[in-house]
Amino acid sequence: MQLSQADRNILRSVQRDSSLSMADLGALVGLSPSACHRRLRALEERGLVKGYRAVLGQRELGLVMHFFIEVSLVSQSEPVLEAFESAVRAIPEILECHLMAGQSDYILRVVCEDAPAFERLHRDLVARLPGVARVHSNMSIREVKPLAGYPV
Amino acid sequence: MQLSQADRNILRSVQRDSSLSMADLGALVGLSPSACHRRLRALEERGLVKGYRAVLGQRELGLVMHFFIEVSLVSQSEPVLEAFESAVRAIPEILECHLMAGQSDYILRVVCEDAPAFERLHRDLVARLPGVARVHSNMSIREVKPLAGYPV
DNA sequence: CCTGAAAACCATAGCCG
DNA sequence: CGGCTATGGTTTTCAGG
Repeated sequence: MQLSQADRNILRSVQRDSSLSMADLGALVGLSPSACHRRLRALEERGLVKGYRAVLGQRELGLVMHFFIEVSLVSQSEPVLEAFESAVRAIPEILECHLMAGQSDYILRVVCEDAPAFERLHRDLVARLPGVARVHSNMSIREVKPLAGYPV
Repeated sequence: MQLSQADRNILRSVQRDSSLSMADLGALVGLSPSACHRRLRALEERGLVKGYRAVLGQRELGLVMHFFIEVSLVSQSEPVLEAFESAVRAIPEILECHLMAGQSDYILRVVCEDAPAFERLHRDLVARLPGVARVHSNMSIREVKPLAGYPV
């Protein structure tokens, strides 16, 4: 399960921009288009490339507010966790959810249009998720470094 | 700056999978390939589509640990913030950084291979970022809902 | 704004170093 | 494994409704 330097270069490139043609990708990493293509296919099959996605403009979508919400549950029993987690997965406004070590809290990431939208989101969706004991919202003032993929 | 239902459908599709051909995309949203293509181009020009990226496998890269690190600085003066932020942007292991409201803290997201790698990352990179007063690390035990784009 | 066809381009497979 | 070549499909453009 090792990665050659060529594979690393390919991963870095497609992680930054997957719209390059094999010819351009090859020029960047110093390989022919067909060599690139073969390696990229192999990387997909090994699971190192899971898919391809368009990155949308958050501001342009009008989703200018960004929150990290810490949630504690009333209990850590399996049914409570599962009910919470499936509810979270079903809500598109919740972009992301992690179960955290420590206080057995969750962190949710949500975006919304404006303060009223956040109030609705908070009151009608997050606070009403099953098993929620406490909610603490943290607002991002500014995205200092946007998520752009893993170091490879 | 309005989005038609067709545009929304296109955005949803390419956000989920940008490797679809225009023919497949057209079949999904009920348009001809050329109509899809023109709309998608327009969405790119309006900034609603910012780019295309490959999604890499975190586990397959060996980056199995995932942290959210809260950082407080010694001061909120402009030069201190700027020094911190440029240092953050230069470190690939720091995937993401937000300036947070409230205690004027930052949140960093980092990934690494194992506990020793995290110790190095914490001690040699994060704790030595310019202007850092306090650091508090929170480990994700499990990604309950992986980030998969905005609601549109 | 859409469709449909034509042109350019590109991914992909086979074959040879 | 990498490069080259051939081919089939896809993007991209354009005329016309």
